Amino acid sequence: MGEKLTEAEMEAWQALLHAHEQITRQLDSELREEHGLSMSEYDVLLRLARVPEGLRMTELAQRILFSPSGLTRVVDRLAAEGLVARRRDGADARVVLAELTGKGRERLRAAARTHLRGIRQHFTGRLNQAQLRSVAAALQVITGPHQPH
Amino acid sequence: MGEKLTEAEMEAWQALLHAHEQITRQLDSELREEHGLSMSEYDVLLRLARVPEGLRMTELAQRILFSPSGLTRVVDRLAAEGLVARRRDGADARVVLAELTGKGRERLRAAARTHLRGIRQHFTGRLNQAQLRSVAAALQVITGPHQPH
DNA sequence: GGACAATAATTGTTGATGCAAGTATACGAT
DNA sequence: ATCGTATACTTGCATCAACAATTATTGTCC
Repeated sequence: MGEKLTEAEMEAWQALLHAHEQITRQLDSELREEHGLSMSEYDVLLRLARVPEGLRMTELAQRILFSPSGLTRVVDRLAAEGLVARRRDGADARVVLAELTGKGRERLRAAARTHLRGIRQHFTGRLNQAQLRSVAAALQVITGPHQPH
Repeated sequence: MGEKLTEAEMEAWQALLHAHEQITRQLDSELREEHGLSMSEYDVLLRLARVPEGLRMTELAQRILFSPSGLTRVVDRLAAEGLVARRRDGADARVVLAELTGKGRERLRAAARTHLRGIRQHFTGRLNQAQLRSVAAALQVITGPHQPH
């Protein structure tokens, strides 16, 4: 079967692109307006909240699928607001550990309310259980085995 | 049900984000390396190919979900390469029609081979028919009734 | 133990995109 | 006819993210 996509393939692809665009635009703007955070920034806070002892910059970058330099800047912004703190690792003077501050935890908690509401309102709440499960299952095939959150 | 997401909701959301990121990164870099086009640029060419008489800038912007200014710039780049042409509308001197040039059509044809192969390789080819259909159906719920292409 | 490669993070620069403001044209009410 | 408003597009500016080069530190080979 040559190079053309079937109708089903095209629809799935268009739907993925369009839905992602529509949802993330909404969520990003809600998060920004109500809490002054971008989705990237929210993501960093969320990852850090799960690891109280802090994460290396490289680790964090990999988890949020960011370039090293990109991550440096996100953390710069968050640190400037006092939401995360940089700490050097005793064992290896090259590594920097980022960790959530109390203020960061507080901001995350507040933003999460908005964000989770938004996810439900713009995405998951519009699908039934079967649809949710099938979307998750199918897209997890693409990303390979799921890593713990 | 308060603010927490269920396991199913979280998985669907994570999967959507992650799959989109992974696929578009791949496709964008393939398109860039092999044809010097971004996905946005490809998208503009594709839309224009379907409408030989040309499209208004605003129409085009809506179809690819771009801001007006963003579209101006994409078309600038494509026009600089001679892939699209701007033409003024006789009836209304405010509107600009963008249309594909022969060179643009040629470039699109070449890029389409890469792109469609990539979509299949990184996305649709990894799902079976049932999965494809259910992903499409579910995500189309999000974006509302599908517009013709 | 000293040169050299590898690793962790940051900084310099560039490109893409959106919002707000600007320009030109059309339309509508009087 | 003209003034005011709406529309179509572009331009100015700011943000954000990636790649390449840089700095600091560690590890390795001899």
